[in-house]
Amino acid sequence: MTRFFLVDIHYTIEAGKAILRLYGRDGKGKPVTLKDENFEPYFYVVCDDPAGLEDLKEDDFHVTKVEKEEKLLLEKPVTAYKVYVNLPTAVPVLRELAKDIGQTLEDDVLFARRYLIDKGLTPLDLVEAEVEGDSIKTIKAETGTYTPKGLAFDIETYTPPDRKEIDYDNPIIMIAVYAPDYQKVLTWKKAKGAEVLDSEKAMLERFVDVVKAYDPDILTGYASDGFDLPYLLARCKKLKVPLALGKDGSSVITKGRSRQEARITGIAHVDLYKFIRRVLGRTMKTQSFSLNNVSQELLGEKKQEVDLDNIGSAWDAGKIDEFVEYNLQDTKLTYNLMLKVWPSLLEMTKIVGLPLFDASRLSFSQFVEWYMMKKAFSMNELFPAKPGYREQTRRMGQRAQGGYVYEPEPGVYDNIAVYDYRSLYPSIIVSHNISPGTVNCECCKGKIPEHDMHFCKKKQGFVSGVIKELLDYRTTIKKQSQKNKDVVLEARAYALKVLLNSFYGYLGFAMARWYSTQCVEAITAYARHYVKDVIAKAEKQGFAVRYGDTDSCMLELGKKTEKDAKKFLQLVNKGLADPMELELEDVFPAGIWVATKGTAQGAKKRYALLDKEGNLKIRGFESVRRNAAVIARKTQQELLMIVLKDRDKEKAVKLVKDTVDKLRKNELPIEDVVITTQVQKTTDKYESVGPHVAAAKLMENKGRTVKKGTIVAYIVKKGEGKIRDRVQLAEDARQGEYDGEYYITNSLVPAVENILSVLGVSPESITEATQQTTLAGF
DNA sequence: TATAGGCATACGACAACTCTCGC
DNA sequence: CCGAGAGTTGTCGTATGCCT
Repeated sequence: MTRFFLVDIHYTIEAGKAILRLYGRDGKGKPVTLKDENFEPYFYVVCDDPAGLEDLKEDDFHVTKVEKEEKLLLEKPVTAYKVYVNLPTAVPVLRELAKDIGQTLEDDVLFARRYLIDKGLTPLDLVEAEVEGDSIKTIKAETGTYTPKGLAFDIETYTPPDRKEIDYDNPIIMIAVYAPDYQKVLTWKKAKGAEVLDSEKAMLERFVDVVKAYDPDILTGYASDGFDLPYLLARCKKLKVPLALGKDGSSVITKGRSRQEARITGIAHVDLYKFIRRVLGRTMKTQSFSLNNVSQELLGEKKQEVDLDNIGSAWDAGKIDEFVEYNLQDTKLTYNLMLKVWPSLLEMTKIVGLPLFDASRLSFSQFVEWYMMKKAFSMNELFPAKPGYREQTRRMGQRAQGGYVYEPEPGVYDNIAVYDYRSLYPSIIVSHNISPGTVNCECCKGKIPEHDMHFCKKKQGFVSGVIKELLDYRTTIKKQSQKNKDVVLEARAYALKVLLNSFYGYLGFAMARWYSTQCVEAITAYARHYVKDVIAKAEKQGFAVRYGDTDSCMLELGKKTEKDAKKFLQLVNKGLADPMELELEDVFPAGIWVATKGTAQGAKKRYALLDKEGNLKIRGFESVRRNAAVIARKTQQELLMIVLKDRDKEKAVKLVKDTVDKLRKNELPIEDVVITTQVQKTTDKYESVGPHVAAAKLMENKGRTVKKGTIVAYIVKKGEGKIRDRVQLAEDARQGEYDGEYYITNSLVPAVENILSVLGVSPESITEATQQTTLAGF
């Protein structure tokens, strides 16, 4: 009996047979490599008459056996034929032939993943196998905790002083690896603190040896999918060095062009940039996901500044000591980031049941889908097929109504009680049993709000059942972690939250297997119903409703107390079915809502609240948008503070007047007038060329690459005509070059006028008044 | 190889309109 | 008086980035 922690899995074809290889480590830290030759590839065919299935063949591919099974498809019983084939690569070929006989299903599940699902194995968890030599006879999942061996790495490349482009013709000049007990910097020119090799080629060979010597389970880099590993691979190819990091001696394999991935057999390669950006990005403050910014936010550590632009000339001059230090520092930060996100990454991997390599690269929809597939297998549900192109297009044409937003009345109000439904969409799904298979059942009757449909009340649905289990589990975890604070439990609760919050979007996602417009429409219809219900109840109780969006409701307490606010909470909750629950987030001493530009109507999704500690919670305003001019953001934020906290109209007016004045006199530094915008496509794809596109083109003219996601920073110069003809890159802008009047009328005034008008101050009085002062000075 | 829809805002593209000027 | 061209105004579409 062998017990080990599973790190990676992968298959090869040997002598016409598929062999799975499992890579891991036993409790003593010894590497384990086992093979399983007894797992056969298969797919399903749903049909009335299975005749001909056994005879399917093409070239070397053939069917080995066919078994009849009673399964469920979208929660309805069906007879399915399990068609075993001789090779994993036979599946896509023979399924095409099988389409003449019936509907094929589960014909697109990668072989190694199929193995994990069918055996119920969870990577990074304990596995118990009965073996003969290195061959697995039986295998099953156990539970245990293991901390894998991680190694961080980072490369530095030669860049000529005049160019910044990635060019594989330039050599790699330095490679660093870091683990707390293993640190090395390799280079091929004399340098302090580094291991100096004879040539780039020797350094690359040494790098492979260095990694192999440490024998990590995880190799991690920052943006290593798109940069470090493809670069290493390109240089190795050129210098004829095998980049054989794989545990089976295989080379690193890169896949994809726009979204590159680099895989190493037997070792989980984790690109932390990808994981952090995708999973934690939403909740992070930073605008840019550079290693420096991310470390700053997550670790509170900043790396030492080094002028990377000069790395080329420093290398030519042989003065690279500081780059050695920098290189190692980068790997150390990467390693520490890995430690920081490890609990979340581990929990996500365990929940979804995919190898770490895949789990660390999951999109939200994949997270849901793979979890559903794991659950479907255990509940005898067939995986619905992925939609074809036509079906996807049809789905994209469908549009479901979303959440309800209450139109606020512009004004400043005191004592705002903020309520929201806890996990509204998931709890609606559970309390109303919303699932693709429970829609309009024969056994029940009824009608949901706004739609002529109903959901079964007797039989537990598949999707609603899965979510119910997750919600219950999350509640248990939360209770446990309240008792004693634990990083693991917190990470698990977070992973569950991410998963739960993704289900609704997944059900409406055109490429989803478990797509259902009916479910999406029902969920949002119920949500609108419940929010409007709170609003109606609040009004009936004599509260002034100030705002509400999707799952929230904000009430002005007026003469009522916090005690009344809590009583109201109980009143609403009394009428709610489990697990639905309204929560009172907090009572805020003050709040402001404004009108939309040029109208008297209240603006939705733009408001600010002052909490009891005196902090602002700003939503939607320019202050929280990166594509507004810095000065407009700063001034607006200060203004909101003055309005809500100081309650000083004079001070508010003075702030804006002074700022207008400074802009007119060109007194503000360049960084205050910078506008940053992210380009969403390459510059040639724009139909309409706005200022940020013009700025992006300026970058391209300087030889810089602009791709989807590039952030451009620019200012607007003085002059006539279109704004786009007056942009200048922030980095090239000179003091005195910006157009103060532009910023006053297009940035500052729009950002403050609707706040000022709540106080009864017209924007004209602000700009005119300063004009008078300048005239007086004149 | 985008989880969803709702919303505000800025600016360009384009058409319609006004104004000016020369004949 | 008319017609050309410049300039202005208004509407619509594109684009970004936020909120829940």
